[in-house]
Amino acid sequence: MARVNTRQLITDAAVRVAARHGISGASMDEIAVEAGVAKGSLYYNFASKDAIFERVMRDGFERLGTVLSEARQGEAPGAVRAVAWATLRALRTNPDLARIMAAEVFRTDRPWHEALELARGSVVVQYRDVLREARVARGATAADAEQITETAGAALFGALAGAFLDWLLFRQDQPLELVLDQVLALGE
Amino acid sequence: MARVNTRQLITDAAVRVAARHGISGASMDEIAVEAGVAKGSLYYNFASKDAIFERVMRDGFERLGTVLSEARQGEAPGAVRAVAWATLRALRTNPDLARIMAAEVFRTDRPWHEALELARGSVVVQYRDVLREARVARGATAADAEQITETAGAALFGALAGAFLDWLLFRQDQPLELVLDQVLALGE
Amino acid sequence: MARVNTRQLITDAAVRVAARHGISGASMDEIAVEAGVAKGSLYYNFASKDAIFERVMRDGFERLGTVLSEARQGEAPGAVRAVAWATLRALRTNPDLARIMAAEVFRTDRPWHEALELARGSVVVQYRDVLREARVARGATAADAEQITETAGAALFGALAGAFLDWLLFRQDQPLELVLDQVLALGE
Amino acid sequence: MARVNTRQLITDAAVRVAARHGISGASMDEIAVEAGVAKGSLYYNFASKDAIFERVMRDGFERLGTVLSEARQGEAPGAVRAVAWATLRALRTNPDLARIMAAEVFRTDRPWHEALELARGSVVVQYRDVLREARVARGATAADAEQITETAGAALFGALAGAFLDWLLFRQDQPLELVLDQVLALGE
DNA sequence: TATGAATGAGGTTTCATTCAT
DNA sequence: TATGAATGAAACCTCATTCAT
Repeated sequence: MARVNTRQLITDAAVRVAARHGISGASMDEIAVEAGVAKGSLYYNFASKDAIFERVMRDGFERLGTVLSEARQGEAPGAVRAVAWATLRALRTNPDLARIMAAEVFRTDRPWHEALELARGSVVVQYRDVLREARVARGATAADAEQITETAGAALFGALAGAFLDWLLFRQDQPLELVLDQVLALGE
Repeated sequence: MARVNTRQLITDAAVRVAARHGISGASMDEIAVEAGVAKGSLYYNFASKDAIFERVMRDGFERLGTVLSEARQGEAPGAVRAVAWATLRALRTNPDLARIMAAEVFRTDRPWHEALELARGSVVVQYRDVLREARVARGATAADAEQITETAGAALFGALAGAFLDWLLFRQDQPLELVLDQVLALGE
Repeated sequence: MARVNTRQLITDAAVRVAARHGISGASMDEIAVEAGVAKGSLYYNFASKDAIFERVMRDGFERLGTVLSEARQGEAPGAVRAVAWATLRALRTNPDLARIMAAEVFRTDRPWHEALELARGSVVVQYRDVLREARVARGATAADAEQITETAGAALFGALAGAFLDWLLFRQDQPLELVLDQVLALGE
Repeated sequence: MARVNTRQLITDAAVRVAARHGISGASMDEIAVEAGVAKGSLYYNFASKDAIFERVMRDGFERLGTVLSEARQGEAPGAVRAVAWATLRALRTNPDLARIMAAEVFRTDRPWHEALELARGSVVVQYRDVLREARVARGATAADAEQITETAGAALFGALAGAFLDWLLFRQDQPLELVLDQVLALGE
């Protein structure tokens, strides 16, 4: 159990350090100091630096996937606004992690690339599905709704991430609800 | 004369290498080989690795800004579709650069951060303005249009970048026009 | 424990290498080989090459200061000969270090310049004081003795260093006592 | 003739740059800028960086030798004070060069080492001779005077250099004559 | 007589990883 | 379960030198 705590300590520290310097710029030394453990403990708990960040990234996308599922279950189908809002709140819960995910999501050179793609894909699919449901809810046929592809899901995710980071870096004095309005303003 | 050519050779090579390994992972050795010059020539023409990528990033955003201006000048105000299409074509012209820009645009730890922010800001403003114009074109008052802020511009840019990279990595067999349709499908 | 030993191993090696090539010409590679440790160990134990030589130079002057204090305590005031002899013996104990100190003592461009100046100053003051005491011992008033300034101390140190290095490079076959006589021959 | 001027321009610049950074730290780039010529011109006028500094050092010691000869010719034999004063004035004429000479005089790793040793030797011999003459002038026999060796000459040179640099770095507000007094105060 | 772009060997430094304790 | 000294490959960068003009 102490071990579980140490692992969490390490991944949390890794996220904070990577938010400051990027993943490549995050040194194991600085992560160890930030976590308050010795450098050797990093290797006792993880096989490598890559293993730490694979865990970080996978956890991040899986958590986002869970958030989206829960948001959709609590609403009628096609509740784009609810899903978007759930996304923004999730990103705000851990802004450091949000920044890392935004910078890494389209990189193909990382060792965890393949594992990450699955998690990312299941998130994008959820955005696609909610967009399809919304089209159906507006009276479209199922065939028509299927014109919506994962590319649209990626676009919605990009819009949310772009708007959130804009808010995080430049407009934190404003309520997050305004960000939601601005993203949905694209849908007019 | 030769110097101008060499500098271009170097920045072009730097973009290709960074697309493969990220900016941190792009070594000066590999950039030199890719550019076909000696490593010393990199330092004769640029003060540092950072200086190379500052130039790369700044050129990228300035180029995008120019593309957007030109697209807007050739159309009636509020031509979101035209601006979006111009963006996608510009990204396709240099997909390697597009990937780097997407990964770097929200990083604040880079030495070129401040310079980049100006260039990024002027791009985002153009998206915001075209969204405002579109709202006016649909009959809204000027006051109503000004509800649209730069956050919406950032969202549009994020949507375009997200959709483009999704296409670049997974769906290059499809025509780019479909990406445009999917992004605009958010606006329904 | 091991660390203390390693640090000493490194500074000792650095002195030997710098005696051969000068401080600027002493490469970290050669120091590592000379010390019998890996190059990385140099940086585990010292922040930089400069930090190594700051330690070397500071230790050197502090050691000399201690030697002078002890020599003066064992003699009547104004024992110039005893102090000069203690200096020459100390220089002979580590001739490599003596050469480095002679070459570096008046450089102001080194990062350790300021720290070194303090150590050098306290040595020069001791030479000045023993010269003053000697003048008093010959019957001069205290006011008269205070005509002697640190410049005279610097001159005595320069005379000893110049004579010692002349001996070291060209006349090691002769006993060191002759060097003492030659320096004191200035005082006639 | 233009060439002669350029060579002088270069060696003068080299002295200034080396006074700031040491000889090893003096880059050909900085020397060229300081001299106001292109880097290529350095190599048109000198074979190498070493050739520049060999010229600088040799000129310096030869100039000092000339100054000493002239000072001795203008005085009665054994005029230690006159010779010491001539030395101090010569050092003050070009303090940058004086600093370089002090730092380099006992280095054996420079390519110009052997050439320099001759010039240095002839200077030291003059100090030795004037010390011998002084002893004779005080009534000693020739045999007794020959007890004075070149080591004493090196000591006198070291005393003058040490005192001068102490003045140069810390006490330039005082007249140089005081430095002369302090050095001669050793001879009491 | 002079230039400056280009070079590449070699320098200092970083850092993920190992391992004895 | 945890530590931290030690490692060495590989990174960034410097700089004396060359050469076409």
